[in-house]
Amino acid sequence: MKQEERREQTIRLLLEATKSLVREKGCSSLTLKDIMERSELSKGAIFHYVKSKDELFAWVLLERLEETNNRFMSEVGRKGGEFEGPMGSIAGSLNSLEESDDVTNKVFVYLLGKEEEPAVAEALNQFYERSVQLSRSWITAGQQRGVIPAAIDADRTAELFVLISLGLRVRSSFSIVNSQFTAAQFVQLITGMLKPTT
Amino acid sequence: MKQEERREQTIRLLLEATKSLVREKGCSSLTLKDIMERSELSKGAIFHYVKSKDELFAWVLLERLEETNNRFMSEVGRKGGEFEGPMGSIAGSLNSLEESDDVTNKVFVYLLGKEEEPAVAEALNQFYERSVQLSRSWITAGQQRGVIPAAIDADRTAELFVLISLGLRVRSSFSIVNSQFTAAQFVQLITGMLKPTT
Amino acid sequence: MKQEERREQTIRLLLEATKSLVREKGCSSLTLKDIMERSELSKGAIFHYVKSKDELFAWVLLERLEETNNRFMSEVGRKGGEFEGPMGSIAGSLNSLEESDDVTNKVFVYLLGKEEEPAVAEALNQFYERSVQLSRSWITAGQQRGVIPAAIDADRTAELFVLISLGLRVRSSFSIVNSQFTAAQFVQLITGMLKPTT
Amino acid sequence: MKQEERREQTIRLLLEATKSLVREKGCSSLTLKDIMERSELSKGAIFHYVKSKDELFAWVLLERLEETNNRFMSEVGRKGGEFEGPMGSIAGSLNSLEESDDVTNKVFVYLLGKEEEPAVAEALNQFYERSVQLSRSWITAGQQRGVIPAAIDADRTAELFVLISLGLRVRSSFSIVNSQFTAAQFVQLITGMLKPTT
DNA sequence: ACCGCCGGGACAGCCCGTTAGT
DNA sequence: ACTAACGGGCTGTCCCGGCGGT
Repeated sequence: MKQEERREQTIRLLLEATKSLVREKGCSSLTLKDIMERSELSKGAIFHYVKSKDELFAWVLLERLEETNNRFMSEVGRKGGEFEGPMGSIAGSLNSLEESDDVTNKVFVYLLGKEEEPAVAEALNQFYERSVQLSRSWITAGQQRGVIPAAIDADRTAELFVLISLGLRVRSSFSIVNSQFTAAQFVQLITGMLKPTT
Repeated sequence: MKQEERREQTIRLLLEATKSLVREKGCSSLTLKDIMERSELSKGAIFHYVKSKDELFAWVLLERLEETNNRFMSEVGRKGGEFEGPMGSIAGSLNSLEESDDVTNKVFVYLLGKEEEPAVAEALNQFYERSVQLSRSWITAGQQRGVIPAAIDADRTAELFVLISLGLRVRSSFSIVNSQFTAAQFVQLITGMLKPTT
Repeated sequence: MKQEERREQTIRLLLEATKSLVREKGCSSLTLKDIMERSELSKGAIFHYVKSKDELFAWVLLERLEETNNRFMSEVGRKGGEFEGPMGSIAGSLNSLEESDDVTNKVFVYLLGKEEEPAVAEALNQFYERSVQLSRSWITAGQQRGVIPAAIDADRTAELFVLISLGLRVRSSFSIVNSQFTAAQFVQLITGMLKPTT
Repeated sequence: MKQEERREQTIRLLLEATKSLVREKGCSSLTLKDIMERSELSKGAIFHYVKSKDELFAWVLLERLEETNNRFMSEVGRKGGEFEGPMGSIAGSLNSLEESDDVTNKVFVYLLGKEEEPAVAEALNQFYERSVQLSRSWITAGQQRGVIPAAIDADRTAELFVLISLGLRVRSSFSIVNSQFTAAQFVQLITGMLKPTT
């Protein structure tokens, strides 16, 4: 299927162009023209794949979600005693929230400002729901392995985590100089909340 | 002094028009034309007061901040034993975060998507810094009155609060159907954290 | 080939609309709206072809240059003894400089006032250079046929001609009532300079 | 008359601000806002003195004309044998046309593009007429002193001079790299034309 | 007379998305 | 699958008039 293959590649090209551009100049000042030049695709070609610029942004989000999910799956699947608990995953994931890989953050925050548009709202909701769900999976996995006390309310705790990570995402937009509350400290807090009171 | 008065009124008119329009159709689909029609001001007149549409939005944020600050000041100033602690203020403030007064939230979230623009970034930073500062004031006030244990680290806790309230703001954009973690529950959490362990 | 054809026609339409409008009301008070109405094209359509209004004006200049060049080529190509020398061409060309075909003049003078903009400067330079080059071609052609003495410095004389024709162009903007020095007299002067002293 | 004095000074301030700005960024991209900032005058103040931005530019032209005229007058007035003929004056004047003091040139060329507007046309006509008149004065002065042959037609020659100087003005806008025909050479040409055939 | 603020409306250019065509 | 023509909305800039104060 040569067709199929080329299609895949074009999509990848489009996504990479978009992401690199977002990294360089953010979302709001990013124009279709920019994307056209960077990807060397014509307007028509782009609109052949996506319905609007925002859908392109939504793609970035979805791709990231997919990726995170895969990471989780592979970690859980990896059986054996050396499973260091969900803490590690959470910590790693949260750290990435705060720093450099801000493309996802930028896109997320940009789309937030457009939740009036149904398509965007849908994408965001999906992103949120799946984030909560993923977080919950981590916790219950931890409970099953006994590293998180069963008494913890997985649902509510999962939502709290996501809520705070939303906050971190948002704060990453600011150029805060000296913040007292880093992601690392947040991990500490959570660890404290989830630690079995031996 | 007629000059001054007219100026005041025009500004107020502009602000009210903007806020009502944001309430009705959100930020991103709000055009200058809308504002012109609602406020019955010409483009020239509007640009006489603000440098851009975004600056107008920033005004809304600033106005809100001012207002919140005033509320705090008056509450603290109200001496007497019936001072019910900062809990009440926090609770009230947070509730408003989640729901009804969504104009500020909408504007905030919209501006977040434009933090590339220096002017916007400035406004947002200012908003963030003053929020943290306000939060800290509440806590230290509570500590002075003995309703919050002195052991609490005011700086970090303040930031955590703001972080979570950012999360709540953002989540308010989503049309989540059944959320397990409401602002009310958040208040409960905080109260638990801050309660003196008598 | 339908595409190509339509393109050609639209461009022609645009050019004609522009030229007729310039004739009627000059350049500086000519707005895009005027052009839109006259050509029955939308703003988007126009900007699809040109980058700015000024580029449209530059087109007019370039078109004229092309035309003049063609005229010269065809005249030179026309072999036979009846070649009346470059004098005729020069005279004809200069006469048109002064009066009727004032569209080119108007556009030229208008663009002169914008030579700060690189794009405009480029167009003007090109116009100037090619004018000199053309003028020189005329002279050397004359020298080869023996109607102009070989002693004449073609380079410098060509530039002098262009210089004076620039002056004539400019003066055509003025509504001079009784000018002593008409294009006709200028032709006389040049003829004197170039006449072989038999 | 303190009033009068202040008025004078404000006008001078305005003129200087305009000229310096023209030197820096040309005419067409020069906005009233620029002038306001540079001159530290308010819009109202400026419009109190001039009717429009173009009138301001016209002032620059007129001022220059005045100045040139004065120079001529003082030179002619300066009797004595060392009067080197009008050649020197002409040469000096023409050189200045070509080079640095391009403010007048820029303004002149800019206004040319607006000759549709009656006020501008008026100023330009005036400028042209007086230029011719001045040129004629030089020639006749030369004839009276015997350094220019009486056979020369002062009217037509004056106009030719002005015509060529218009061309030089215009060409000064171009960034011509290697021009064969400089102002210096023009002076030579003229000198040749006017030299009494001893 | 001089000056400053308020306000109006026109304009250029940008940018997204659609549609006709290859 | 891909291209190019086209439409039209929107923003911010700019020049200028007019009222009010000094």
